[in-house]
Amino acid sequence: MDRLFLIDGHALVFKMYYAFLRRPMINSKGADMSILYGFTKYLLELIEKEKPTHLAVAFDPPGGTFRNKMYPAYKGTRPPTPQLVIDALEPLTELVQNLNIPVLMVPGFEADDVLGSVTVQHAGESMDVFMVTPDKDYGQLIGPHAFQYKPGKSGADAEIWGIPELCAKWGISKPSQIIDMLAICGDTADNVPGVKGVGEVGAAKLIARYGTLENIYGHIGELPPKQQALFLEAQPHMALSKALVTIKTDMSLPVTLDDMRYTGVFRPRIRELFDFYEFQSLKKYLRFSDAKALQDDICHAERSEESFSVKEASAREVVAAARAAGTIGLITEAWGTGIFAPLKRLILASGSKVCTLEDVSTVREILEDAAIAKYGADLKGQAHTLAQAGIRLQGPWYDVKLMHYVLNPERSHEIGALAKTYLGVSLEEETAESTGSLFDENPEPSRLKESAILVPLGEKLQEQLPPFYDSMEEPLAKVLTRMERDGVKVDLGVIRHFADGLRTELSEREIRIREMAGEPMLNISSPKQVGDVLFEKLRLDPKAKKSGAKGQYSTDEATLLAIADRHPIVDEILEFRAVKKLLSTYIEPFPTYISEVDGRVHTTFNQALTATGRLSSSNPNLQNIPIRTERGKEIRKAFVPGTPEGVIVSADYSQIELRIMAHLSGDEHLTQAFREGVDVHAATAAKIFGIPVSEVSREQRGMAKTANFGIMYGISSFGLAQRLHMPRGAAKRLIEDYFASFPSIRSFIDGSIAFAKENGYVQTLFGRRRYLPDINAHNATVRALAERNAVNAPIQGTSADIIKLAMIGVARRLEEAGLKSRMVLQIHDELVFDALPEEVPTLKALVTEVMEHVIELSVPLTVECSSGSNWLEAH
DNA sequence: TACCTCACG
DNA sequence: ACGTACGTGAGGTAG
Repeated sequence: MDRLFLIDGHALVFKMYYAFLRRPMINSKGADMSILYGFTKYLLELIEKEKPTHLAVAFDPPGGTFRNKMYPAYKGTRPPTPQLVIDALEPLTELVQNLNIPVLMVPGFEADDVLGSVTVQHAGESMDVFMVTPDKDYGQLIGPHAFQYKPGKSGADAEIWGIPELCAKWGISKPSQIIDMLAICGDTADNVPGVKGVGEVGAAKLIARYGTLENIYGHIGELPPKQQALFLEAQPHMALSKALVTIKTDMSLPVTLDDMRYTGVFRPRIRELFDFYEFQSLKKYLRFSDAKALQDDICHAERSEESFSVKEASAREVVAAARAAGTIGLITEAWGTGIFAPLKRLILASGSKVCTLEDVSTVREILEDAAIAKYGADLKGQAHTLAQAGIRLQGPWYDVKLMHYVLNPERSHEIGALAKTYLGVSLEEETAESTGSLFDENPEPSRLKESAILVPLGEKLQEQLPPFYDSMEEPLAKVLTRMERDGVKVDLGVIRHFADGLRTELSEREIRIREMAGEPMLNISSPKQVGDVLFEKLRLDPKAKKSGAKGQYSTDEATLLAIADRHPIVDEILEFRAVKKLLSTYIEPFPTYISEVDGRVHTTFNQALTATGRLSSSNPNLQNIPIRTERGKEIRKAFVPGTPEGVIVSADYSQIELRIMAHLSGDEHLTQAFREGVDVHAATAAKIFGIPVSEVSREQRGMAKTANFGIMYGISSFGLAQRLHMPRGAAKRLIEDYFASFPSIRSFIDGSIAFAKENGYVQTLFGRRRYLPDINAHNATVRALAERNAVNAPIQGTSADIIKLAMIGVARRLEEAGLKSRMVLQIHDELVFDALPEEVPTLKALVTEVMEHVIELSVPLTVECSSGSNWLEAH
């Protein structure tokens, strides 16, 4: 149900005029800000309190209205409008417009008529309309979905009147009777005549009894003689009186519903206006808007009408222009894909000058010039391609995707979208002749235009870029380039040897499972078929329910484990799946990932993807190589050093996320446990179960460990209960005990959520933001997810920040020390090195030192570093 | 393409 | 009453 709030501007202005009459607000320039401030504050508070989905403010236009034509004396007796009110109207209109709220003013009509028409035409099944006004005239507009919202006097709550409240107040049966009532009692303020001597109460009583004005005249004989005379005297002008008090509802509307949609985003100018008027205390209302503007990628700048025209020029001209500017935009195209794909063509741009080259020898110098800033999209990828032409891409990297990722990780970083949002230009258009042809030798114009916008786009993004782009992401991009290029050696022999046994095991299990199921054609990889066999044919769980859109049984591991004791087929299926997973995900695809160039595997680290700031790895994903099961671990034996004598070194942070939570929350017990170097999960258990550490059992420690993780992920008693296989009530008590033992953790969680609700985002220790637009959602499930994100993102994100800084530090130190050992993988809290044996002691010391001291927290960071002849042994 | 399942931190 | 721990990538089936 949407909620449209319509504000009677004049009524609110007068309310503020009187409210501040005795104690006006004067600003430093001596101007009276009472009405502007009061009105704006009321509006912002109304929005916060009532959460309208749609909003508009109506004012009476200057000049007369149709009622004056009908009755020249209309409002004729009204005292002159106070000067303060007159002076407030224009700036007020500007303020409201810059809050992105439409101002409704239609020449010839009063605000009542506009609001009446909007109300009647939009109130309905999916829209409740609230008319914000104290004026009783509006009663006539109240309906099943139309309400009068009467602002409370001196801070009291507003009253919301619907049909029942209205009818109860006046003793009438329907809102339209308000018109008859008003016609009778008249309106001295508006100079509407009415029946002399009959007021609100009298009029209401008569209407309650006779229904309509006309019916009163029909039964005029029943009235007391005095009243009869008054009514007869008024009779000639009663039609006029009724017309004057009738609010129009059939005007053609000046705005659409969409125009009135409230987005929560204000125009950038509103900040200037608040500064100018000195509305310091109202600025807090702008924070969420600012966050939302960023998060929605809107309102970044006034739309410049720059054309970004492109002129093809010689390479010399482009280089000269780039040297003069100190910047250059570049796009590479490669023959094929992969890290060693040769360079096909290079497009360079400076200003409007653009050139395309196949022979890059003439531009090598500028690309390798550290004084020239490089602008592009995915410069890590461009650097790989340029490296094929023997060119190192040096100088500062302004990667528009990466910059935008830093500004807002969860929105699209597509260049076309960025161009549109930040520059107001469109990349597609013109040649819609879909030049996807393989034989097309010329880059289509959009590629040229794309190259020309890189520098202006990058410069635009720089304006709001936080410092950690330069100190963290930019240098990391260069480190990752090197890691991807170096790759990691995978021994195919080890993999093949392992594969043979698994394939035999897989087919044996398949045969056994099909026999047990009595289904010779059963596809065990099909969750649908497995579900049907287990729950329909074998009826292993009569309570099992089909779930999901297509009515499938769930057959995931947790579900199967729960019924494993009922039939041996269940364990067989689980084993089959485990083996199948190893083969099809970690074994069979691997040969295709081994480069023909150097025999190594080159993953891609995606630096502009995750919501929290982590890296991800793909093609292949080397961040999810098995380790938890004995059989899975075998795969790690295939990750070996590049030379036979070499060594794999692995260094991982111990409990980094929990340490970060200790730091961020300042919890004294957790902090103390880490400082003393004790087993934190055991210490946690001791605390929540109220026993000495020495008496903590294995089970209790396990529960505490699960609880610790649960806290960091945004715990729910349901989730914890499921993981600990205990009743929800027990899980709930465990959580209560946890919070009783660690009160600072609870305030940390509450504080993170409160921060998100107020600001619209959360951030890491280094200022990396994650926007949480759903944090105030009405849907509880959606909101709860955003709340868990508010807790988890700063923890996971800070951890990601720390290891990123460590990687930069390690890479620098490797370089300075002239070591030949290489950093090859990052797995969130672990770094893996392909090392020379003689360098191992130095390397371990260097890596441990950098990782542990890259930042000083209130708790120590500790690193476990070990080595072996393959990745498994290095643990 | 959408969904399920499962590998990792 | 409902859905439920954070963040990923990839392979399989089925529509």
